[in-house]
Amino acid sequence: MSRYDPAVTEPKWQKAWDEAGTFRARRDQRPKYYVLEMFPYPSGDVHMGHVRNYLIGDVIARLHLSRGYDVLHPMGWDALGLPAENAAIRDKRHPAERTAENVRTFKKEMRRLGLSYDWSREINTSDPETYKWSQWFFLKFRERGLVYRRYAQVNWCPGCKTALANEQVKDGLCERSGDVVEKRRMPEWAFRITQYSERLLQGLDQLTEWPEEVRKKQRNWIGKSEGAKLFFDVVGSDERIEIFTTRADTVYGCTYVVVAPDHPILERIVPAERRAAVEAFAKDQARKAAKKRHDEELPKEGIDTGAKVRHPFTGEKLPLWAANFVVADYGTGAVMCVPAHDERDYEFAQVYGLPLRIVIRPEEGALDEPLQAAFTEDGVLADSGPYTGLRSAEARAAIARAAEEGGFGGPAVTYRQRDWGISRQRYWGTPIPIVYCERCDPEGEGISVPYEDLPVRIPPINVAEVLTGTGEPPLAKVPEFVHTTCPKCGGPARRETETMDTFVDSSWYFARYLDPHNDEVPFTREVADRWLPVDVYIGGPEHATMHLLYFRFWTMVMHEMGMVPEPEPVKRLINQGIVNGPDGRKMSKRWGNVAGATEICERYGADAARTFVMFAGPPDKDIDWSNEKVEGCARFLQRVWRLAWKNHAHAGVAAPAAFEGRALEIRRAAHRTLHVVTEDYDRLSMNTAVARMMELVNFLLPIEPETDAEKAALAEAVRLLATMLSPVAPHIAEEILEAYGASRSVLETGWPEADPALLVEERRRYVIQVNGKLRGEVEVPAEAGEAEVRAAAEADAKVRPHLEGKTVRKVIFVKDRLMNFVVG
RNA sequence: GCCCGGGUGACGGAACGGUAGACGUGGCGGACUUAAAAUCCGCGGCCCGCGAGGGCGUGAGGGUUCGAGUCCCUCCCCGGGCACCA
Repeated sequence: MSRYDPAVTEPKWQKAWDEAGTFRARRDQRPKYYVLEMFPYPSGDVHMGHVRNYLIGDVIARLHLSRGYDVLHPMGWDALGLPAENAAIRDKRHPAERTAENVRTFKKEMRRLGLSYDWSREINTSDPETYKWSQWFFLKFRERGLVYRRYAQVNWCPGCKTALANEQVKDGLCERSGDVVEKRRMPEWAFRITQYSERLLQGLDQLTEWPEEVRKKQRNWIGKSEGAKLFFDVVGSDERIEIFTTRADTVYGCTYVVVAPDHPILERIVPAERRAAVEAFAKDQARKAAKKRHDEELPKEGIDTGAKVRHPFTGEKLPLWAANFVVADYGTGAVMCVPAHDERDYEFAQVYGLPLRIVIRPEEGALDEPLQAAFTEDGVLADSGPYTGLRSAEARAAIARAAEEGGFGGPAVTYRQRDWGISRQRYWGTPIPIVYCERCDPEGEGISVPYEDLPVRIPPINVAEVLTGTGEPPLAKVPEFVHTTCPKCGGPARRETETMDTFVDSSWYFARYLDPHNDEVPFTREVADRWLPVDVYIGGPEHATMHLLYFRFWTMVMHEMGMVPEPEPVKRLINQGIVNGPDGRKMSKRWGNVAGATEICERYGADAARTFVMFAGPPDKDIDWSNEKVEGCARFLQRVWRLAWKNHAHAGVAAPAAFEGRALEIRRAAHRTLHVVTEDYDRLSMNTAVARMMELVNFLLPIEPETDAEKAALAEAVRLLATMLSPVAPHIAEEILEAYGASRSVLETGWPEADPALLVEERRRYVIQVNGKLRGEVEVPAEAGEAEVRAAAEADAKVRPHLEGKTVRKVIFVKDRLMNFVVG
């Protein structure tokens, strides 16, 4: 077979691996290695943009298998969720049907690409035996006080009469109906992830093998802010308003206080004659906030509530305003305003004619008065009672301390991160395992479904009737689902009709792979101890904050529950770049620039496609798909094949006692390549690893061996080449090794070590510079020292002219690299 | 506005502070062929020079260094994230 035909060879090895169970994780004596890729939502078509993720994981998994690890490399399906439900609404097919179909397609393509999954561990989040455990966790979390019911702002589409996820809102409009989305306060279930904000933040310091970018994004998202809280008593009431500030040093400059328009305290403290106006203002602001585009900043508007508050330090009466620039769910929903030293407060004070008081002055120089803008920098306090003269930093500490001693505040920390709302008015999700019974639970807090009654199954439905995309939550339209009996009194009760955010399922799925068929517990502690944490996790950077934070949170809770050995789920994280179409735009049907996996594998072979994806660039950078370049990779593989083919007859030639001359050079080249390729793989530089292998092929291919030593050296080189190529292009590698007499898969024979004796050079090239400019090159014995290199350099015909007539002031000698003459 | 990335030949990309452009794609020239495909050989940053050679060159400008694509400062452009966050 002088030409390699992937269409024959690739299926042959895929079948062989399957039959031998090569990818089964075994739990034997070998050290463990858990490779995980973020599991997909199985969509209808599989294109090369989807699969880069899996290919990177596959190269890592195969490399570790070859190196003698017990590798766990599972795959599953994030099958619940919006895309499936929207598709179902569109074409009136049950999402389960479509999902099953898509899973079959995905598996077929993954197999065709030669991905090394242990399919005996496959999981699917739409399987009741899997989502049962999401419900189990929900109840466990509830027992731990981590689940609560709250009223929160949700995106509400008035046309569809349903809440929408943020992803469904495009530029303030409903993705489906085009209606203007409103913010509406609705009850929902939420997880107290903010109880873990500090731990999530602290934990990042230990995640040294995560991309710095992701850690920064998470830090940013958590948004820890240190400052002080201060209480402002409401005049003529025993209520008080708590504010949060990072600039307690400016407190003497506070001339008014502002609360969010919908701050609950307003109901209790606004004087009767102002109440109507303040309520109207709040309504108007809610409407405007709902309409505004996400990135738009509204003009500052406010209203004097008529209530007064007392300055905690001066006792002065200050006006209390409500205004749109204060957000209800950050900090305390109330701020002290210091127009002289805060840009927002300044702007607002200008609009409404509120007074301004300077209490911070720069350490050097003076302020332009009257102020044209807020002076927001730190400085020295002025007109600030006992704190006058202190620097900002000292004053912040002193004022917070004083507030604490006086019982009207103290140091405080606030986080930007919010609790995690998980309620979705959707059908195709994990039902929240709660029932409502008017007799046992008159407050409507919800009664947990007993563990033995799990799973609460997603009921079968008539798709056309229930999944209309409008009206009540779909499950509310299924009477057999809604009507149930109360677990406490046995009387009639109603089920919760909301389902969970799918991020719940993806927060713990990685642990279910360890024990996918267990029906007693989600997984045992024993398997968790064996496999966790995940050694390497590969996925897109778009999950840096959402999924990866939920996932860490969940693991911390599981750790506290004693289920897993460590509080962090993943040691090493890799963010893979996007695969764009040939036009540089993200691969998508919309642009008509997709490279279908089926088509590509049929045209070029899986190995060529895999090689291209690895060779096109480092894993974390975006790449552009190019059929021409895939062809280039196919050509390279043909060259590898030709090299193997022409030297095939030498596979059995016995190695002589010693190699010299060209035979030695062949061995040196092969072992040197093995050495650097191994290093490249270790630092995930697959693109340069492939380049090194191309160089080796370019060197070996023209050689026509004459002696037995050369023949044996070439045969060895081919074997080594096939082995190092095997993580990237496994099919052709196996085929070559088999032809060269291997009786077992390369995945079982172990990773070769480069012979150190062959890595040592006899002669060494030195670059010679004069004043930092390249002037020549000399070759000396490898052990030569500075004196010998200098002698050779000074004797060099190209270097000499640059030294003549000059004084050598200094000579820089870098062993094995260069010599630089500094002359004047 | 704030926080991350990133700017290197026609293109994708290489380069522990030490020969800039490895490897590949495309291009050009040639060999083989009746022809094409496949394959093989050669050329390939810019400027000057017949040549040997010399000068310039990693977004712009400055700095540190014997030596800077790489480190530091200022700025420009592109991509991404967050955003009335007190």
